[in-house]
Amino acid sequence: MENLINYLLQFGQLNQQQIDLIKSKAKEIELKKEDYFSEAGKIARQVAFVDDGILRVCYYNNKGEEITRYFIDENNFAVDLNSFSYQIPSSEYVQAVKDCKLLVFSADALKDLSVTIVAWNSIINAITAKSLIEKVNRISPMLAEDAKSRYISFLEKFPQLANRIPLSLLASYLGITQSSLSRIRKNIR
Amino acid sequence: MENLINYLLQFGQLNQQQIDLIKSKAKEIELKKEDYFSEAGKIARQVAFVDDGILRVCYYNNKGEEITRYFIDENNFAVDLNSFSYQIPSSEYVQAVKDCKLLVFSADALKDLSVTIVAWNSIINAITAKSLIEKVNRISPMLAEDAKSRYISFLEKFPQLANRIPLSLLASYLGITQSSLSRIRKNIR
DNA sequence: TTCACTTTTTGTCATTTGGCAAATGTTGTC
DNA sequence: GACAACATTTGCCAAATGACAAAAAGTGAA
Repeated sequence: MENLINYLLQFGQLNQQQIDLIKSKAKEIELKKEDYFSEAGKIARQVAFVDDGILRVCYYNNKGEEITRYFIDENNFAVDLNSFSYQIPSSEYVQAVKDCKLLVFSADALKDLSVTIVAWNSIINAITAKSLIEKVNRISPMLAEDAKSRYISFLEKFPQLANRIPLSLLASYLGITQSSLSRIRKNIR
Repeated sequence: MENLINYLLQFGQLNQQQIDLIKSKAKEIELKKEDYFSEAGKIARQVAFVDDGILRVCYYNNKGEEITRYFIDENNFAVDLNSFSYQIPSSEYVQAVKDCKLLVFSADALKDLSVTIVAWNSIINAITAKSLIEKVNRISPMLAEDAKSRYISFLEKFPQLANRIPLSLLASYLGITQSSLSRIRKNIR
C-alpha cells in the first residue's frame, strides 16, 4: 500500500492514524487480463488505485467499434467519474489490459474517510482536478496532429507503456487503424 | 449578474447575504473581439464567467500553427486551470471570438469567498470537475471520428455556436483545414 | 517440435484530407 | 456604389489513411 500512501501524500498531509485508517478501508483485488473493473450500463460504486498492471477505459461508438479512451497504469486512480459522481449508469468499460493488482475503495469507505479525515476532500479534489487536466492536455493536442505525430508523442509521453499494450488497443487510442499504426512503426524504424 | 448566481446555485446553496457578497466581488469587464483575457507566458490570476459573447482557448503548436482548443460561450467559466491552480506560466491564450461581457474574479476575491462562504469550495470543485469531465467527454470521441462526423457532432452538440464563430477557428478546433471544412459543409447541404 | 491461436505486418486499391493558389463572396467604410 | 480587407469556396494534385484480405510472426500448450 506504500505506493498509494505516497501518492496521496503528494496532495496533502496525513498523520499515521489517518494513514492507517485509509489502509484499513482499501481492499486489495486482482484482475486477470481482460477482466472488467466496471462496465457500461452499471453505476460505478468503486474507485481503484492501480498498484500493478494497466487498465484501459473503452466504449463502443455508434459504428460498433470499440474505442480505447485512455490507459491507466501504476500509481494512478481509475474511476468513471461521470458515473461515480452523479450515480448514473456508466457509458464505458474499465478493463484490465494485463493482470492487475488494484486497491479498491467503495463509495461507503470514501464517505467514511471524508467524514473522518479533514484534509480528505481537498486531497481528492486536487487529485481529480489534476488527472482531468492531464487528460484534457493529453488528448487535446492529438486532434491537430497526424497519425505519425500522435504515435511519436505517445512514445515520448508514455515510453514505458508502448511495449506493454497490444497494438490494436494503442491504435484505437490513437484514433487510427491497426494497419496504419503498423506501417507508421515500420516507417519510423 | 443573475446568470452567474443561477449558475452557481446549480452546484450548492447560497443565502442572500452570500449572494450579495459574491456579486460585490465580481468585476464586470468588456472585451472587444480578438482582445485577450489571458496570455501564454503569463500567470493566470483571474477567473471569468462569460455573461455575453464567446471566448476561445488557443495555443501555438510546434509547427507554429494556431490551434483552438475549445470555445467558451455564455454561462460558463473560463480559466486556465493549469496556470491558475499552480500559479505557473500559462501555455495558452484566452481570447474573445467576438465582443464579450465578462464577470471577473481575482484570486484574492476567490480566496475571500472561500473563507467566508462555507459551501464555496464545494461549489467550485463541483464546477471544476463538471467542466473538465465535459471537455474530456467532448474531445475524446472526436479522435475516432473522421472530419465529417466531427463537424456533424459539433453541430449537434453546439447548434447555437456554429453560426457565431469564423470557419477558420472552427476548423482548427475540429483539427482539420479550413478548405476541408468548407468542402464538408458543401457536401452536407 | 508441432499445432492452433492470436497478433502484427504487408499488399492492393479506394477514399479522405492536406497544401497551395486562385476565385468568389462578405463586410464595413468612405 | 466603389473600394479595401477579410472570409469562404473551389480546383488541382499529392500525401495520408482506411478497408479488406492474405501472409508472416509470435505465443502457449500438448
